[in-house]
Amino acid sequence: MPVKNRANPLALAVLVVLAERPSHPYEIATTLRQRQKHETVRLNYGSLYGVVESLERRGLIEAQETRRSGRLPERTVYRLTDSGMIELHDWLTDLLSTPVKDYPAFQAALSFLPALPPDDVAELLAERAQHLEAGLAQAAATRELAYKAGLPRLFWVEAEYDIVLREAELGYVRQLIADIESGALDGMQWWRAIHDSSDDPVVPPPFHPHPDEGTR
Amino acid sequence: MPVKNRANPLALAVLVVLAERPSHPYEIATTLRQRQKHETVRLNYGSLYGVVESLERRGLIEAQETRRSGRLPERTVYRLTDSGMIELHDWLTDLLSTPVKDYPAFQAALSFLPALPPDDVAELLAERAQHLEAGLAQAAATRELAYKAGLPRLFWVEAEYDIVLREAELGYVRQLIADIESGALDGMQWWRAIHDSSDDPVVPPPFHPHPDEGTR
DNA sequence: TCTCAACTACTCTGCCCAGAGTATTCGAGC
DNA sequence: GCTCGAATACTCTGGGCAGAGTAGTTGAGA
Repeated sequence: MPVKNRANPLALAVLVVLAERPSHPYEIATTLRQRQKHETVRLNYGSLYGVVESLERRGLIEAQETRRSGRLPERTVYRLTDSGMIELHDWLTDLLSTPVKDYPAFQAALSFLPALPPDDVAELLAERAQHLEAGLAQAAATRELAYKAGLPRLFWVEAEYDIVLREAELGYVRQLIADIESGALDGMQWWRAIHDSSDDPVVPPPFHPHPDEGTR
Repeated sequence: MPVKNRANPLALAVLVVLAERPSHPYEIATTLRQRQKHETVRLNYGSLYGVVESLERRGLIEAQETRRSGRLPERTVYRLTDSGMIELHDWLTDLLSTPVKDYPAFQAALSFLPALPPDDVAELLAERAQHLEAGLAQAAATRELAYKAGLPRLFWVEAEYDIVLREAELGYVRQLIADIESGALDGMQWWRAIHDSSDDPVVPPPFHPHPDEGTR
C-alpha cells in the first residue's frame, strides 16, 4: 500500500477546502478556482480525481455520501478525517517554516547561457524584461481592483509575494543585460571567442584566480 | 508516436552537454554534476535514461556507437543531430525571452495561510527567515570560494539569481511577520476570530470596499 | 591478498498526472 | 419548442519520472 508523499500541493488544497466543509471533487475544483487558487497550485481534473483517491487511500479523507441527481454521474461527497486534519496542519507548518529547493525554469536557462552567443542573449533578456514589466503592471492593476473591492489583504499575500519575486527578477535581468552589453561580465572574452570562431575548438574556460584580496 | 514536449529541463541539459561533445548517458550525468547543474535541474538516473530515449525518438540525438569494456553494461554514446541543435537553440531562446508560470511551494503555502492561526504563522515565518538567512550566508561563502578559485562570473549567474530571489523572499517574509505581529494586516480580526471560537461557525470573510481614493 | 567501500553504468517498477474525451442537464435566444 | 453553447461531473489513457535495485570493477588499506 504505497503512501503518496507531500509531492503535490493540489492535495494540500483539497485538504484545506475539505477542512472548511465536505464537498465532492468537482465542487472542490470550483471553490479553488473561485478563490484564484489555480494561480498558486496546478489544478486540472485529471490530477484532481487521482489526488482525491490517493488521499482516501491514505485515510486523510473519507466518503460521506454518494448522491445522484438525474442521470448525471454520481457525486461522492468527501469529508476530512481526524488524521487528515493533522496532516493538513503538519504539512502547512512544514511548508511555511522550511524553505525547499524549487527549480525555476529561468534559473535552468541562466545556467546554460554560454550555449547562445552573448549578443543574442542580451536581446532575449531585454525581451524578457519587457514581458516582466507588462506582467507587473497587470498584477498591480489586479491588486488595485482587489483593494477597491474590499478583499482583505490577508487573501492576496500570495499575489504580493509573486510581485516581489518578479520585481527582484526584473532587477537582476536588467543588471545582467547591462553587464553583458558593457562587457563587464567576467568570462565575456571566452564567451565571444567560442561563438566567433566558425569551427568549434573546445577551449577550456579561462581561470583568473584571485587568491586573497578581501571581499569583492 | 507521442512527442514529448519541453516539459523537462533535464532534456535541455542533455542537449547542451551533447552540443559540446558526444557522450554516453552516465557521462552526461557526471558532467552535469561536475558543473553543479544539479542545482538548477532535477537530475537522477531514472529520469535521465528515459529522457535520453525520448530525445532519440524525437530525432534530436542519435546513437553514435555502442561500446563495452569488460563485462560492464554497454555504454551507448549519443551525439546531437542537426534538428537537435535547432531545438536546443529554440528552447533556450524561448526560456530566456518568455517568463513562464512557476508554482513555488511557498507561494502555495502562503495562499493557505488562514488555515493556521496567526500567532503560529508568525512563528513559523520567523523560523523560515532564519533558514533563509543561513542559506544566504552559505551561498555567499560559496560565491566567495568560486571567485577566489577564478571561476568566471559567467558560470555562476544562476547562483546569483538564486541569491537575489532568496533575498527578496526574506524581505517579504520579514515584512509579513511584522504586519501580523502588529496587527496591521487587513483581515486579521476575522483570522483571529475563526481560530479563537472553539466551534467553527463559517463566517464569511469581511469586506471593506474602498470605492475610490487614489492609489494605496 | 583479501576485503570493503566507492564508483561505473544502467534497469525496473509503479505511482503520477496532464490532456483529451464522455455523457447529461440547463438556460438563453430565435 | 429547438438548437446550441455552457456548465456539471467525471473517466480514460499513456507517457513521465522518481526511487530503489542490480551487477561488475577498481583502489586503498590491513
